[in-house]
Amino acid sequence: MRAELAVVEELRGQRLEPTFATVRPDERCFVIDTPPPYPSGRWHIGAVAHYALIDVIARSRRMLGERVLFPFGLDRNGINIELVVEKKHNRKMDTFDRAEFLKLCEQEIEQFSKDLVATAQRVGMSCDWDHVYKTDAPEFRALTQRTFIELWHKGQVVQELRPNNYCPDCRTTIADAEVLREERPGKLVEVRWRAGSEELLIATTRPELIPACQAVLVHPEDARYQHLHDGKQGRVEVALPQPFGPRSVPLFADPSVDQAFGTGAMMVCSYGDFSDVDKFRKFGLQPIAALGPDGKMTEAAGPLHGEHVKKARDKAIELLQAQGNVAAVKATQQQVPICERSKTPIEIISLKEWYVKQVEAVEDLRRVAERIDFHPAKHRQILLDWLDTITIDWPVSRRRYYHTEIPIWYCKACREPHVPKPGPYYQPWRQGAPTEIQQAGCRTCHATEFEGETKVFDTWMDSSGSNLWCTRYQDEPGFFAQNFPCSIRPQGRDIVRTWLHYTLLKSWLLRGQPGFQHVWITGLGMDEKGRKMSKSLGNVIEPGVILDEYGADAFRFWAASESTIGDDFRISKDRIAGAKKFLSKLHNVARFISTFEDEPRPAQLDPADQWILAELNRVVADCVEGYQQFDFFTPSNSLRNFVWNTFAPHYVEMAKKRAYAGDPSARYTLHAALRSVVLLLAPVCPFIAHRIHAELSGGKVHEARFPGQVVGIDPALTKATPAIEAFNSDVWKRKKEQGLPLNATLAGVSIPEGLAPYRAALAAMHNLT
RNA sequence: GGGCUCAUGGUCUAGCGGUUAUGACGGCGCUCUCACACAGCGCAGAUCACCGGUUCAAAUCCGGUUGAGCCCA
Repeated sequence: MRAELAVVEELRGQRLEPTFATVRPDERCFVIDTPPPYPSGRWHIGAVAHYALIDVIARSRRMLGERVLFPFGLDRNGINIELVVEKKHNRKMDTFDRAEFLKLCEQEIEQFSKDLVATAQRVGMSCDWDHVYKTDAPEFRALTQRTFIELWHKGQVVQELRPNNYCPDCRTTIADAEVLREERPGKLVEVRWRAGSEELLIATTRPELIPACQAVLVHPEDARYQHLHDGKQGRVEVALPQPFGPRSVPLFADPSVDQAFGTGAMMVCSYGDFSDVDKFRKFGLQPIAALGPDGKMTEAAGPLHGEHVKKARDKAIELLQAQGNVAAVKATQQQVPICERSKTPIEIISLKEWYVKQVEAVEDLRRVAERIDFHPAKHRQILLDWLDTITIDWPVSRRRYYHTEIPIWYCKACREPHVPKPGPYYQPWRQGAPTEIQQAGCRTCHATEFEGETKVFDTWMDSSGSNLWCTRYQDEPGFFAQNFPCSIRPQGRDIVRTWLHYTLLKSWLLRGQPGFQHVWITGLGMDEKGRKMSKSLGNVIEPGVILDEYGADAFRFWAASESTIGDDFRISKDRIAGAKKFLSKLHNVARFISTFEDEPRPAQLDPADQWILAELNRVVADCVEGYQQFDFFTPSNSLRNFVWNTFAPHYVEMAKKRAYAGDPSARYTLHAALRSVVLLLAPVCPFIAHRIHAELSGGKVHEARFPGQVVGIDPALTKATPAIEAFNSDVWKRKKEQGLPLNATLAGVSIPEGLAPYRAALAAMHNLT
């Protein structure tokens, strides 16, 4: 471990070419769109494993001869850090001065960022550490704003008053992708309404929304209500229960009603859920805003006015009960949509928000998905499934602070929005309109007074520009032209519907191209019981402890060899320890071989040497093929098998005596095999590979290429391997049974005919007489 | 309710029509053999989730069942 830390230190200053500083504008590179992690407290060990594997991509690509541009970024915008600051000061965001709040967020996230970068370096990431980008930096935010401005001019941005997922706690609209569902207890209230002269019972979990009711629905075939409608239209109106009347709403028969739910009659309010939204659209109803953005009931809610939605629910029941209009209250479990961050139940509220069009692009995006190489291919399906479910455009505006500002100024006279020229970073909430807007005046009313937008972007609007940033869309058009689509997007399976989707959407809308050539999707790092590891579940293993105890190489080897790409993996100390044992083995093999001088290849190789070189050639082929496919499971397991099960126990023993005696064939072969193994292992275990390679040949392993096959070796020689291994096991077993040490002589053993070429080596190895 | 994925010794994993079913971790036993006890050898431990089908032959292909995970409604 101490040895590894020395190598970590030694390599700390090393920068692998090219970097953002040295890359030529016209140069074709392998550009990795490294996921910019969000620094928030401790880094998830599953994520650390994931980033270690991304580094294996970078290192293996270099050794395959490519120029690799390997950036690192930090995603620092967003609600998370705002919540940290709110909690620390025990004050809500909107009680702060906006500029002061931004400063507090920046200070807070800075410390998190340092810890995160330290971990990334400790685990061996060979990124361009001199040019770490931050999504909250002016340059990056300017890029986000540029993409918005360009989408604006392409007509891909719309502002609409639409019902939306809204989190009353975060005080902002959120996207579908940010909504989770949870089972929570609730109350199902049966309320007495009047349909003409008779009573109509309606069951609801949202009695506080009765003031926003605009229709009542029943199923057209429901026997209980046949007489109330003609199959479509109601014959009567339905009167709201007191104290929410006097007001009547129309009755409709609609096949979407679940007859088994409650009494089979349902009220349609603005808005209990998205099926309400559909009904309002379908029947052309006028929404009533009974619930305000502050989470409190509006004037339209009558007697509930001013109450918080949760209290209003209880009060509504009380008021209805007082009027004798509650038939029953039943406890129930319901699926509640909640905000991913605050866990507050979301509401559906109509607000004016900015949208990036995505519904129209779905078909194109489906074709884009087909043009990209997915690794593993089966995970393309996750994206296609997501595209199937898209029904609304992407709401990109948020009512928060620590985010990229939406670059818009509104005409004070007529509210016409104006966007500035792309390029600079704009903060409209504290800057006057840029001169080009001021001078031109409002395009519709020619007024010259403007007011800045106060809303900000959804953070996915920032991170979905990472592939543009990495290919230098913002500052180097030549490089961008050479390198877009970006070579590879490595990312977790859990954010296909967000990060991958939004990036592909923006790339398509802006450039009409797929955003990537390859998309490489890993599974999730689970805890030992197979549960998802997450900050909120509290089952997080500390990466620092694992790295201190087992080292980065062992951790990386474990990550590479644990499971095939795309499958979930469980974090297990025992198996990380197992990886470490393998590296110890390799270290000892290397130590042993280094006691012999390397030799040039002799004209004639001993049969035993030819045999192991044939095995080595097979390993070389498997590993290089694996690396080409972004598959690290195959190389790591192939190397472990070769070294641990064939090379060390069988070949090294067969070659030992000759090596001691100075035989150039044995010495050449031992060195050649070790050299190849170390090179092939270098992307996975950079530190031990660097050390052994430097000791053996003085070179820098990470500037080297993968080894080729040893020429002039008959691949058919590997057919002897099972027989050799079986023979050796047999002799060892015999000695054991006879109580002999392994170096004792043994008489009367016949070597099988098939192993004739190896007779001398085997006899010497076992001291057969 | 729908979609996707998965199901192999105590745990993890390989296998992708014919194997004594791979290897790792853990367990047990033996050995400090001149690179390595962070080692080596050996042993025990799996009716390859269940039920059908295809086939001379299935862990492997097909259908269904059950269970798990993820995503969506």
